[in-house]
Amino acid sequence: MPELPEVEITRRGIEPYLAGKIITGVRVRERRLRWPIPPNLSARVTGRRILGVTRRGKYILIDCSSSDRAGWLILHLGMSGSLRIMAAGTAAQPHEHFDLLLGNRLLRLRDPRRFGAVLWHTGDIARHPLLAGLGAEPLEDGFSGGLLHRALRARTAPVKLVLMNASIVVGVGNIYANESLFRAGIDPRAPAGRLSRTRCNRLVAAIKSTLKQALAAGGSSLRDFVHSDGSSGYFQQQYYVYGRAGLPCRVCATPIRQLRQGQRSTFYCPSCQK
DNA sequence: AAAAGGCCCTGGTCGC
DNA sequence: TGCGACCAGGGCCTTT
Repeated sequence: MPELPEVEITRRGIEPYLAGKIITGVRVRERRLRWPIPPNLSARVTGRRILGVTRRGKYILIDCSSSDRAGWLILHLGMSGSLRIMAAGTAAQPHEHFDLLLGNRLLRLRDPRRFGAVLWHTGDIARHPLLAGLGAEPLEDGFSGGLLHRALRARTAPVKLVLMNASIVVGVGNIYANESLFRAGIDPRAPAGRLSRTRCNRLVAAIKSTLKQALAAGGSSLRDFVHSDGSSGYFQQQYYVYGRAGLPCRVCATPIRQLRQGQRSTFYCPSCQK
């Protein structure tokens, strides 16, 4: 489950190999991802020069705009996706569904569970239906306690579920939602709209610090997360609560509890989180 | 509008 | 050792 830090690490890893390069073709081995890879993708992208690689939420955006028309390749890693740079002609392994050919190199998508996506968009990328409704970028200054407080107002759902709603803030998946709530000392079951401004400030700070720490560690929420160059830079992070049901809280030694919220596992310390 | 549940998919783990 | 059941999860979509 690549979360935002992993996606950003991936973006940084591939960008130097993509920016300025000409796309020489694509290779599709399995079209059935979250949505089918567009059948006409090759004709759309071949010959275009890549201007840069950006990110919005967990979507990786490859800018293929030409002077006369904007064009973007949209990639999403889903839960099990990873991208790697390889030499042209490298034999494909199972689950390696898509290649973006770049002359003597290629960008290869591996995604065993096929929850990822490869899409093409012409025109203003911000208007794309998948991106237009996205909420704040958690690491940007615009994501503040005040903004979160306003967004949570009138929400009766548990704060953890609302936190994972991408129309409010992007990139906070299950692991970092759990960890951030622990760091902020907030009970994941608390009704979102009841959080005080002070607690929202604390929660925003916790989200930012949790994500930044993961980013600094090289991005690492998944066992099989692979860096874009293939090195296994995976560095298992020390989680406070995620996956630690029954184990003693690292702060107060109270056993960590687990429950289900919206079909997802929640972990929290009943003593530290109120 | 918000909330709740379904669905897509495969690999890993567990009990028998 | 083999096999089925179950879980993990991002996020869009449909239903309430």
